[in-house]
Amino acid sequence: MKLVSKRVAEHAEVQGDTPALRLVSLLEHVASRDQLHTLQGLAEATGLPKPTLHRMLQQLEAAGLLQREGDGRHWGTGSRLRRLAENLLLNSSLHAARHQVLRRLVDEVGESCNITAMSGGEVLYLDRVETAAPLRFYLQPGSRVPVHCSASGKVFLSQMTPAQRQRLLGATPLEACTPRTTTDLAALEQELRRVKTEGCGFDHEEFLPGLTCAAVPVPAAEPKGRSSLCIALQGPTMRLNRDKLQALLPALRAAAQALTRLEEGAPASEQRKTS
Amino acid sequence: MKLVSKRVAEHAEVQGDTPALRLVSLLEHVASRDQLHTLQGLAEATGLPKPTLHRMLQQLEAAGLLQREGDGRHWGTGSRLRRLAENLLLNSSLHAARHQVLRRLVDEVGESCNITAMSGGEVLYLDRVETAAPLRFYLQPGSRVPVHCSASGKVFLSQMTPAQRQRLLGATPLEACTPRTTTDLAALEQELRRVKTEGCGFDHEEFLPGLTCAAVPVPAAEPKGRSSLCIALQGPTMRLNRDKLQALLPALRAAAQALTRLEEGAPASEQRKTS
DNA sequence: GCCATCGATTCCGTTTTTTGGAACTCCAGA
DNA sequence: TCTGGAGTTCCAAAAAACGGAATCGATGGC
Repeated sequence: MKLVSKRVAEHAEVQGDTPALRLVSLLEHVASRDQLHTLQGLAEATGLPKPTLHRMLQQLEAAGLLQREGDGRHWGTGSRLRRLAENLLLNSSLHAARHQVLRRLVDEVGESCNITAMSGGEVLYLDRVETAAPLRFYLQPGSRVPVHCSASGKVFLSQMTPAQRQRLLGATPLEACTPRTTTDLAALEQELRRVKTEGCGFDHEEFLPGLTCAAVPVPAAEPKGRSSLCIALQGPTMRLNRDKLQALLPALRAAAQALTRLEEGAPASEQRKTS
Repeated sequence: MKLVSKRVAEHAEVQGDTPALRLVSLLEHVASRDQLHTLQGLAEATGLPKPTLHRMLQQLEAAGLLQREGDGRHWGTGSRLRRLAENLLLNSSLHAARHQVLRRLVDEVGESCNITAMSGGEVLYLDRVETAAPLRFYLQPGSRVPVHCSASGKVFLSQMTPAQRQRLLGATPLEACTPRTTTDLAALEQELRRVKTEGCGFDHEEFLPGLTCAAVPVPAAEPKGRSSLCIALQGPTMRLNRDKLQALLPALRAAAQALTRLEEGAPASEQRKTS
């Protein structure tokens, strides 16, 4: 119901709850357009007051993250920001490897799949590969969905102690995202026992009408450790009846195992790419 | 008495004059290593107090710039930061084109060349391509050098009004970086008149012993506008006598013209790559 | 079990930074 | 010279960051 929301008017671009995040938003705005920006233009695009923007730009220029171009009235990305981007993409072997696992899984099962984690009491989409099928749900990495009505969320909940679950769910009533959402705590607890036993969670149109999902946990790398990742598959209900979902579970479990191996293989600084 | 120094040196990694820049430094630290980080590890690497670091990490996680991995005690880059990096590198046609101009110039003249700008009263290296010659000076984009003893700096100074120059140079005496640095204002003024007339500045070991440079201004795109860029060549004095420098000037001027054409061609949002 | 230990997390009074309306400067065009 | 619009500076109120100390919570030893 509220995947997006808030954010009052017109100036969608640069927002954030703290000054630092507003700066990052500004960097994103500048970095994601292949053009130069004037203070005036940025003020109109972002809705920020000119003096504030001016100070932000100066600060970013002094840090080398942005730089003035040409006549001194235009701004573009700075060498330090470009170096950061290069370094980041060069040193992302863990994420790159995960993405490849996800891509192979999607090739195999033919539906969009996500790697998810629990974060801030919600399910966070860490990475996502879309199916090639023309009919599909379009969601983005970085999105968040409630725990109680998502396949991954139920897996995460099933791994918690009752006390932890109570603290997370007890505060506010379960929101009914669709008519099928489980809003009764006792019913949810019962379903969670099944999830724990079978090691997989489902979502039959409990979050979005027409959307069916399945999720399996990524096993922990160390016996003592907990891995807080899931692999989740999602697609239109019309393509995913219960038998079909069940048939795809082994592929999901295999991909989850592959992710675990990645964490074992590169826990700190080593990585091996040759497969 | 205040315990000022406490943790002065040792931890060079994460610093910055403002909270926001410290956050960026932290992002750089995490993004430039292909590994995961614990709070403890980051505290040791950066010298920041743990509560401070903890708050920073939480803020960055909430923004999607970093994310927790595995057991929740390790941190890596977030999807938003990775998307920022991708967008930035995809939308850098202006910088990419400049870099190509610089690369072709270096191929032609056989010495390292820079694109420089005036920023904060100093000369800022915007971009740099190194020569393949084994003997060379190693400098980085983002470095800054004084105006009065660099080839580019003299070009920038020569374009200013006397009043502007006075404000910039009059405050503090000219620092003698080497025995050859011009520290006498009158002598500098005389040299600047020559620079203005001939349209090129030189540095004969005035900044670093053994380093000789030449710089030409990048002409303004519009007749009224001022372009504040230079193209500068630098190399070991032993390879660059005055005749050699003079012979290379036409190539520098041609590259400078090429940069001007880039700004004309893509002043706002358009770009054409076919040459 | 129970306690000791160590890292992660929260608290909260102090310090630092940010904020943005108003006023000012600078430049170009009339 | 005047005028308008962009960029810049000022500064007092408001917000955020700071970090030492206290607390939490999981692991390991006994």
